Amino acid sequence: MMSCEQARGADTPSPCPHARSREGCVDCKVRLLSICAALDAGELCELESLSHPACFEPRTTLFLQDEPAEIVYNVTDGVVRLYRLLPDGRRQIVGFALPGDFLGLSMADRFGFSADAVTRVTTCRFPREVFSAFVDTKPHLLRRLHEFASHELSLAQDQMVLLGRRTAEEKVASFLMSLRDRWARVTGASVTVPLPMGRQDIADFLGLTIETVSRTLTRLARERALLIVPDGVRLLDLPRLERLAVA
Amino acid sequence: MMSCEQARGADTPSPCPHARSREGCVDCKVRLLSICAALDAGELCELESLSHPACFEPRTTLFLQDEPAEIVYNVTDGVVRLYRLLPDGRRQIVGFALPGDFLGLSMADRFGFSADAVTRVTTCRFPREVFSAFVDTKPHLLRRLHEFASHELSLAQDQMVLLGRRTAEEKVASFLMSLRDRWARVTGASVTVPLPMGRQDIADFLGLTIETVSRTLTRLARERALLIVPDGVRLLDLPRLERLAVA
DNA sequence: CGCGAAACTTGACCTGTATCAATGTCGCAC
DNA sequence: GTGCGACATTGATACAGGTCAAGTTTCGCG
Repeated sequence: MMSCEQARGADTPSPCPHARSREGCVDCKVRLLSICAALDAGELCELESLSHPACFEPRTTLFLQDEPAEIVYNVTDGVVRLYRLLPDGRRQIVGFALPGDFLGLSMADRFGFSADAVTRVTTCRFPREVFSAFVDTKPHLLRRLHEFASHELSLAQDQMVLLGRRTAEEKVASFLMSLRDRWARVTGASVTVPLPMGRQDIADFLGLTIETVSRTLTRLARERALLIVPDGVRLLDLPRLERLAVA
Repeated sequence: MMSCEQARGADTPSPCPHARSREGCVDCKVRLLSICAALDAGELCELESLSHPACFEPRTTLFLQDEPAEIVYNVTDGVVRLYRLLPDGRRQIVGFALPGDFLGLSMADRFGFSADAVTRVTTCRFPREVFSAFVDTKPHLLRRLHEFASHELSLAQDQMVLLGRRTAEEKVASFLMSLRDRWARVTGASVTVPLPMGRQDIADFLGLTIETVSRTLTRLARERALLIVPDGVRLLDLPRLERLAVA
């Protein structure tokens, strides 16, 4: 694990630590094949041959907002936070990328947000031009990409409702339920939801302070709606949480 | 103006009141040609021949969230509010559509939000299948559509920052500045920003109450940052408003 | 012109969440 | 083990914005 990119700016990120087979990055392949909504298996196999694996230590930066978007990332392991900053330092996290997610698919010439690793993160990267050329050879893929972007927009609108019109308790419950659903596609369904991101990250995602997130979790735990466990929570009263999280 | 669709459910919306020339809806053509970021002039001319004009009175519904998305709309005049509701009636407006904007471009099979007319609204409508077939004949158009969706996503993320991390005063200033920029593309640049939507609509867009919007506008007016005029505001202290609205 | 309804503004007060300040807990280096 | 730093929790207090309740303005309409 010593060869991973230690911080932003390293020119030659190491291959994935688990990329040992002659055919490429084994784990990358798993992730590529298993999850992404925008691409199908055959396309991903083809795409994989174009990939450059790279690994990032916790708290290191994948890319910054407004920087030229030269690379498309596929997260194969770990969690990435995506955020925008206000000039005075206030931060809004606009999403978390989980294994299987792509970053930089918008094909805009600059990144719309900054991204950094929450945990150790492994990725497959594609030079933007290569990815773009690949897409151009497959018109139906472009359509899928558009549907995918539209779906992301819909999720963004969910988040607007959450940020604009929901209470702290509803925000936290929504966050936990939707994160549970997302983990289900990575690690399988479970009432134990891993929370590799810190309380500050959750707060910045939900438009709250760290103290309010902490108090709300404590209260839900005291009322037996959930149990706080190391690095996550175990959901106990699913009907109640569901009710708080209603679309 | 008597022939416009009076309310949701009318089967045969009237043609645009100004659609009098033999070639089709003149004003529709103007709007189609002048603004939309996703399509170019030639494509729009072609598309126009497929359009069905329709007109909506204030407060009538264009479509509801989760309803099958059978139609693509191009707003040619007026303002439409796009919103989601929580089960208890709380409302989050996710955007306002101005002349030139398209609704239903996501090509998802259901609408992701509800839409109703704020002012009298005229539209050109395209059966979804026709629009979809049209797009399929032009691969490069699909790419443009994807870029367009990505841009919308970026705007949605701006709104997340606004909702999650900005004060009431910053929210109001941001709203006015960005609306000014959008009107500039419709009616030309001006320091007078029309506000055809009511205070409640602005509040539901900014995640505030009607009283807070009113107080904030009053305060900005008292401090000579702007002047409240019938159906809008005149921006006086642009540097100050700009500072409050910083990206 | 005058009425009535809807939209908007204003004021007084309240509350949810932020802020400020300890205190507690965990993991890790030595 | 012990100490240290990062992160999380808890408590006391403050305040931005919400809520409730009058007014006031606007405007359509007879």
